[in-house]
Amino acid sequence: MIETSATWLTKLKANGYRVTKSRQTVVEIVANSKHALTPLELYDLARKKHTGLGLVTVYRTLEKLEELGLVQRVHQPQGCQAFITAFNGHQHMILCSNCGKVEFFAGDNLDPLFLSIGEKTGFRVLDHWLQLFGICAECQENKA
Amino acid sequence: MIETSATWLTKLKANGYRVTKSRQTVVEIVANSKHALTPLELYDLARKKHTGLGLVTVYRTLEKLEELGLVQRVHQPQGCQAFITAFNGHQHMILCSNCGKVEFFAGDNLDPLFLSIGEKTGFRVLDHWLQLFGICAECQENKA
DNA sequence: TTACTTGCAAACGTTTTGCACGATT
DNA sequence: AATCGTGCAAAACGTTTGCAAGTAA
Repeated sequence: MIETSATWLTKLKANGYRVTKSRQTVVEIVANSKHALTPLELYDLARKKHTGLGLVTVYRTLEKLEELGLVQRVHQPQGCQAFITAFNGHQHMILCSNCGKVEFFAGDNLDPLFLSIGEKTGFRVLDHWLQLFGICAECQENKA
Repeated sequence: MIETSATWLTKLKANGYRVTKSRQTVVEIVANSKHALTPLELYDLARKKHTGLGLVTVYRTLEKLEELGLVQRVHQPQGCQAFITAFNGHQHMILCSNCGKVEFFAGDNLDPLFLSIGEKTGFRVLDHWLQLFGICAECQENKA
């Protein structure tokens, strides 16, 4: 998905950020990853393409991408440091516990549920997180 | 809820752990809190009752309580270090974005949804997290 | 009495900051 | 040319570990 990378770089530029080799490398990797990546994992991958890259730059680039809504943090039992492409609109995630692959799915009609919970608890519901964990099709095959 | 504290202490003892003043203090505070507490917050609260307590002991006690399924970690946008009483069976959480209060609610019947997601994505769904965020009844009133 | 638990200090891994140099616009 | 971005080193932060002394059983 070279297209996504390009879009991200355009957005960075549009928001007054400069397009540098470091940022290009980081963007290219995150934008094309189907797995959530920690800053360190991203750093290791990125250094294969741009040896001089510093870990600090990875952190600072992720900060900007998050600010622009291009990446989001993924919460998992093992930890919450990993980032993945943010999807537009409200989407929910399903994560493979074996290989770490992340897919998004639309929320179907959960609104009635939230309404009823709101009534039961007295809360005014503003947001929600729904995440599923399981084994992806590929990993199911490979284990058989 | 003195009852909960006592139950927890009993469970600790039943699992070969000793009941000490430090553990009693930590247990009493977590078991009675309606808010998720970070180790540091818990430490500060606990030291009001037991001055000599060390932060390390808070960490180690939380570790044991988590192992025994008495507390669970709470994931929030601001961070994922806070702990709260774990409920039996699978429950979902609703959190007040204003005061941090946490309530649990039963999952209604979400299984059909998970089944349909499983079919669409090819995943074998094993677990799920559902969390709602909003403003609790009390905070709604206080803002009016 | 024995083994577990404690708190301190130190170590650790991750994330952030200060700074002079380098690169983008 | 001006400003923004970089990488290094050091600092800061939360968490874990080693250990000798203290305490529960």
